[in-house]
Amino acid sequence: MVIKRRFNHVFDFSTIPKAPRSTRRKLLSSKNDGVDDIRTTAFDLLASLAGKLLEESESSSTSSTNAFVKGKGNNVKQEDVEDDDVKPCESELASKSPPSDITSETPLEQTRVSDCERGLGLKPCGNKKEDCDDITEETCVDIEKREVKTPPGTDGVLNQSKLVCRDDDDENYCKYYRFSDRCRRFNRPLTRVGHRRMMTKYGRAVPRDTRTGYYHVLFDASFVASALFLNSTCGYMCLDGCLLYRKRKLCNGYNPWRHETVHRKRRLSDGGLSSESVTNSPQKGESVKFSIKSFRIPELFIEVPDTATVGSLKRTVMEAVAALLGDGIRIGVLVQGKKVRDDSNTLSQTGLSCRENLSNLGFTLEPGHIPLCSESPVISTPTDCTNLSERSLDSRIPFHLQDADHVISSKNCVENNQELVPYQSDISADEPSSDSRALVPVSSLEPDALAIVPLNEKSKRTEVSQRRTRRPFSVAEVEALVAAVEELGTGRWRDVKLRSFDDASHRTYVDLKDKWKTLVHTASISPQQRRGEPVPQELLDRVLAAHRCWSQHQLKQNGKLQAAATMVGSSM
DNA sequence: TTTAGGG
DNA sequence: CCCTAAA
Repeated sequence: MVIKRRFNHVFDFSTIPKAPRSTRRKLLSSKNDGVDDIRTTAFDLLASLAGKLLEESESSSTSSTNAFVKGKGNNVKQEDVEDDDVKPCESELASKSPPSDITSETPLEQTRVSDCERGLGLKPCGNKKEDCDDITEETCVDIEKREVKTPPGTDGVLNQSKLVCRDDDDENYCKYYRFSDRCRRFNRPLTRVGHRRMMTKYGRAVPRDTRTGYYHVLFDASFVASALFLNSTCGYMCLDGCLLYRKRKLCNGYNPWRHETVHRKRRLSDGGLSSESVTNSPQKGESVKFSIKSFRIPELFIEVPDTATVGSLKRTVMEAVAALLGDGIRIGVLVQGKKVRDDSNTLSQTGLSCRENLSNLGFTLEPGHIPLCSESPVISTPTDCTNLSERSLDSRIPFHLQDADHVISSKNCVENNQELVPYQSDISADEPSSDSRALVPVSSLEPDALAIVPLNEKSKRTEVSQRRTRRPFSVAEVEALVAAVEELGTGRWRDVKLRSFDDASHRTYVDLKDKWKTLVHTASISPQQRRGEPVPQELLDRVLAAHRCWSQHQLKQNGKLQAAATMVGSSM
């Protein structure tokens, strides 16, 4: 499938694999009692989340104190401390470690397995890496049902829980799941629980990050978007919570368009938000008038830590949506189902005029940040265009237009009261499509005639380069960091991460290193100069002590090396 | 991929 | 927090 492959390359989708479509379907269609229960509860959860999202009040003050609840225990295994040379500075540092080889993990694992098998009848995956790499939802939905805990005083911290929402063919369901780390790739003895992440995604797949070996848990971003945008419109645009189905196979006489029609009609009758109408009123003169009442965002990949507050989730989704609509998306134009690739032609030359049936007109949503390969009247080859697109797409874009085959079709809006229909299907997916060059930037269209996606300044302003939201370290985190550094030293940030921040997916080892850097700085300045949440002096003292200790340690190491080198040099 | 260090 | 050279 050309588009998918293209984006696989561009966005490195290898880290977010999807199960084969066939296996996805199997899972989704497996309806036993357990699943039904889950769905029921899940929908409630989704609804409650939506309610939270809709709350105007935002108290984003929740700290991430819980981020390392599990990692707090010093259950590092002793063999991970490598040798005498890297022992902690016992002379200076009091030992604060409980027995070191406690693995609190075992009971959890058992719980997970049993839940998995009993509740869902699903097989857990093995521990081997190759198992993990091929995990599908079917074979490794190795999950632990878990209560949603919202600590009092917070605005819904999604702590250590995973929200799974799907917009299935038949119903919405979601559920907080907790995914086991059984498939983690780490083979170090001290690793326990992987990065806890919550992945919001539009769509149904539950991909797994092969890099970390962790599950990314999904919920329907369009739902969130719909919650956020529920009562707001942006020009003609509004978002709804329905799912666009796409990439239906055309083989076996399967007609994706028809299916889409039926499906969406049912959805609309279910009371889903929908477009009401799209006007299509050809009149005298040369103007082409139409409106697009609504469309759906094709796909959003948003990663937020599970310690994020609902408020921050809200902002994140908002920013991603704004960025998507502002800069991250471009519009393709279809006439009679064919992409129009020459931007220089007038609409009437293209066959669009008041006299023509505008049902021929359609639009596609395509990833933005693509050089305007069709800007030149010279027709470029499909390969050229594709390559250009690949080169220029920013892999850091936090959302992914996985499939650029979503179409805003005025035809369907008019005739079927639908605003979106699938355009491209798997039938052409395996070969580079000649249509791939038909990337038509909206800016090059007649601005007056086709101002279909009003962009507000906010959207434009939103940078696509998503700097991570600042997350000040809590005192508890500092405590954990200090303890880890005391034990492991200042040069083993990965181990520090694994030891004490394994659960805090938003804390990378670089973050920890940076925090240590600032801690050392903070400790060495006067209290009056310090800012932010005050760190207890006791901790700062430990920071300085550990810093001195390990610096000295490093000096000794270097001295030894020097001496050894000298010895070798002089003996030759 | 991890470390180290500047921005 | 970001970026990136270097390992």
